Amino acid sequence: MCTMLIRFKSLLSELSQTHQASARTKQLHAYITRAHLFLDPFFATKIVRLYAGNGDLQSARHLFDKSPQRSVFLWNSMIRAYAQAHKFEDALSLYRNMLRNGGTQPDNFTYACILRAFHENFDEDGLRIVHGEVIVSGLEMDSVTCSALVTAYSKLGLVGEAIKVFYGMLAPDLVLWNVMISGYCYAGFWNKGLQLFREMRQNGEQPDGYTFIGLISGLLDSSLLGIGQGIHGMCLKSGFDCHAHLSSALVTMYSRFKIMNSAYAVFTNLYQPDFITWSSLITGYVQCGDYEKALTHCRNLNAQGKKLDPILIASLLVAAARSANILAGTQIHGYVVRHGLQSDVMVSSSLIDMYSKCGFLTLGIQLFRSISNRSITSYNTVISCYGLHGLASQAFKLFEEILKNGLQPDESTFSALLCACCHAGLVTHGREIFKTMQDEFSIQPRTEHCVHYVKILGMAGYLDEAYNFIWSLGQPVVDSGIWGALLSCCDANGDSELAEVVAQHLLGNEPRNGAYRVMLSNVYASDGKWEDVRQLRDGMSNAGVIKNPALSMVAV
DNA sequence: CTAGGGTTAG
Repeated sequence: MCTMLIRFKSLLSELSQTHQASARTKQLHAYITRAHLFLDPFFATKIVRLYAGNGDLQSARHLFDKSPQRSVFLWNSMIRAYAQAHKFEDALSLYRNMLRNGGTQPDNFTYACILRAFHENFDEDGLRIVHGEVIVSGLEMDSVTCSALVTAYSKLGLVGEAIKVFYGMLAPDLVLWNVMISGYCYAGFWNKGLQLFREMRQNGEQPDGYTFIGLISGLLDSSLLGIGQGIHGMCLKSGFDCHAHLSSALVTMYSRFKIMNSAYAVFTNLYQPDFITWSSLITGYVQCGDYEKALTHCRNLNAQGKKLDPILIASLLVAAARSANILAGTQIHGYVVRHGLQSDVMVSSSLIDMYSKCGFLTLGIQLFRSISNRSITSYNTVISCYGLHGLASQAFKLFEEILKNGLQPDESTFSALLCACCHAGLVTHGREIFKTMQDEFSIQPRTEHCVHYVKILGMAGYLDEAYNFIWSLGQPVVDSGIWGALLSCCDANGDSELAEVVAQHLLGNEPRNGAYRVMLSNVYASDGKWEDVRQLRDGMSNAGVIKNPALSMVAV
């Protein structure tokens, strides 16, 4: 037995250095079968993990099913394999089998794995049920289980539940502090995250890379630049200046704030930036509209022999689409074909979008028809392309195709459809689809849906209906984008009375938004109220409010 | 057990 173990271990270490992982896994499997080692759950677990690592779930499951003895490690490995491949139903049914079998009790790692599967599958009800099972099993005070619970609740937007779990623990460990801080920041409560960070340090706990990343990725608004810089300073003080993950988070933060000099400074500080840090920097340039720099850095990366991945390609295609640079777009398409990445949903959707935005809608549609694995995202992309080109009837045909193929429309599908109605001026269709979305698909309207809906009604002259609709939302503070949509409708319809009412709501919330003031002044002007125009414009220049000029461009 | 880049908007 001992020699077998040594032989097995040497084969295993060989395997980790080889490129033909899947062939070698089969050899190793054959070896343990010949030596009857598969009867031992230790060896079976190793092979299951190897198969899972190669993406060969069928072989993994086959071995799992044939194993006469199943340790908790073997169960966990198989459940994790399914969960990581996003086969949530298989993971869950295996977990249920485990409970039903009764032979092996789930441990804290089983729960951690299954809880993650629930939040990745957006299954709130399932999560609550498993939370109950955790309590019954007596693992609710286990730190691994608790961290998983806190993460799962926060990722689903249930911070309140996460806090309850967190404060249920008497002595949180570093991971638990980290996940609760990230949980707050992820939910938008960066302030509470910082407060907890202070509390953590008062408890004598030293922050690590995870802690800072959690804090940084919650800083979304550029008014938080000072706080971001402060945290950046703490990172440097704590000696994290060469931390790859942390640097990527910092590059992204500065890119969000549109301060590319600082982003680049963080980047150049790294001795050898890894692929994702490169990707963060390039994406940062794309989002700041500096497409030239984005492409130049991409060539630098390529010159190092690094292959571009779907996420980076999608980002570059956004650059090509926004600058209407069909040449760059087709070059990227060429790269995609050469590297066999056409079947990636993210890549194909951004290609379709790029062709459409560059004015070649038909090429985009052709591409859509040629791909074999059309997901709901592919459909959403094409619907939105049709909508932006004013072809609402085609958009609705695709919606029917979604239903016919048994796909589940999501929030973006309805957003794209409403947008199509808006561009084509289809009031009746718009009212219908807005209702269908809620009644038949139980999707609650989000801000973007309401913005489109207000525009559909308002642009067609139904200003009162749009106004009443906003009131019917019943929220104490309606998102300013929704009032903004109504204001632009007042502008288009020349209704200065309603415009004033709307402006009261808007300027109360966002007094420094120049675009809203300009819209209001346009309404006054079209009504001949030049005195009001003068007051408004003077007020703007006195307060230093600036309206950024709009910009269009086309590559020639 | 926790972490970095993100396609579909106007």
